[in-house]
Amino acid sequence: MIAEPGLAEETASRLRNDIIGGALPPGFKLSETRLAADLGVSRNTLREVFRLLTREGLLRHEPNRGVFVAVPSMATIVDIYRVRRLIEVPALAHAWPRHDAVGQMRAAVEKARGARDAQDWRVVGSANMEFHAAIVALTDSARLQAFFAQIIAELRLAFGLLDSPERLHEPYIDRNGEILSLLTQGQQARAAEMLAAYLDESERVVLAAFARLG
Amino acid sequence: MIAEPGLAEETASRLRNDIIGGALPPGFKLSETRLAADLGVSRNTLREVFRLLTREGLLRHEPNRGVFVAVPSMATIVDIYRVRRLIEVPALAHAWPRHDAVGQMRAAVEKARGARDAQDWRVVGSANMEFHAAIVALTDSARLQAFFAQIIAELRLAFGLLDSPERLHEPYIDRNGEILSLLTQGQQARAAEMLAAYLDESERVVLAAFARLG
DNA sequence: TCAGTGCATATTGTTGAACAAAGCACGGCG
DNA sequence: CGCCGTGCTTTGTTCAACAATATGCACTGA
Repeated sequence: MIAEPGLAEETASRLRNDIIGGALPPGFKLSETRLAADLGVSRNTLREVFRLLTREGLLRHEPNRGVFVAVPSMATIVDIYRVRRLIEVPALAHAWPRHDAVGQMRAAVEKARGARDAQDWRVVGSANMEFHAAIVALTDSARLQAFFAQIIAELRLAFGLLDSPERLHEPYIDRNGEILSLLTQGQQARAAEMLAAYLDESERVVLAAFARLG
Repeated sequence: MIAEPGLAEETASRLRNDIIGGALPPGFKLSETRLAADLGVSRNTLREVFRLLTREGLLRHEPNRGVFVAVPSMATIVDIYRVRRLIEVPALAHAWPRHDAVGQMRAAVEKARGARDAQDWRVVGSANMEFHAAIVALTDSARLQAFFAQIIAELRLAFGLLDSPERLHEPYIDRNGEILSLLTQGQQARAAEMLAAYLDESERVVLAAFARLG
């Protein structure tokens, strides 16, 4: 077996993708022995992975009963959007229009547009998240960026429960473009305002979709 | 050996206190076998603990070389205060003056005053941090509170490097009281303003102390 | 003397097996 | 029909082992 640095991390990435991608549905129980065999790692290593992903909010650990894929609730959504508003809006409002991260924002917008043309809604979703991660990168805070990455992972898990990813992401692609435009023109205040309205609307849509699921 | 749920968490708490309390100085190398023996847990469990504390920013993990107590730098301080400003100020500005967490804020202020009278600067430091944690609790966001708890742990680690904890905390006890007063009187805007100035000044003091250490 | 080289040693990364303890399923019994 | 005990399964934790990597030290050659 190859002994590369961070087999646990690598396995965590793999499992993270399986969870966010929907291969492992929310509420699903992850058996240690079975999953360890499937992933080709030992039980001890898998437990380290479990701890990582539990800390990230993707798994739920019930003592002496096992680990389960987290089941996002409406409270989860509300909390996540609260955090997003609190972090993203000021980040944009105080941004320096020539910050490096603006390039990441532009790249994300272009990626999303390309994927929309190709009708690849999964990539659209990724690009959308990358756009928001880039907004947080405007703060130059490593800790904030790490935290936000977790928030994004949780949000994507919640999105996985919803159908019609098109309706979920398509309306925001061009709005991201407009926000980017405003920022590059030095109109941070208007950009932040637009983002705030955007987040409010997005939260409403997601909550409504959730409510339909019961 | 007792098999209670969360031996790893319990051990993590113990180790966290040792680190924040200064028993294990920044830069110190933590040998797996030795520390496992000292703490009375197995190497596997200790590795889980390492992962927890690494994620919290208290430890630094260098692949194939070992785990070390994190060494806070000026960049760490700057980043932490950036995060604090971004989170605490809006939290206070948008707070509901009759929120439950106001009680925690009051309790923290009183605890700090009592400890000041007893000249117990360590408790003053704790109470001070509890005050700020209470401010974040005003947001009602579980995720934000968890994140902030980490930030606080890191900051306390950095404080451990500095001497004269009196100068570090004493000037802020009464300011916390004033902020609390303003909030309960419904003057959130002025409270937030005061907190912002407070954070700026505190950052300057800490950075200056750091610079003296060289 | 001193820089470079190579080996012995210690430490980390990962695995597999073992065992106690807790939960769970199932069937017997009142 | 409900209650309970028994046995199976899974988790929580430890231990021992091995490969891979880093560290320290003696040795070499100028």
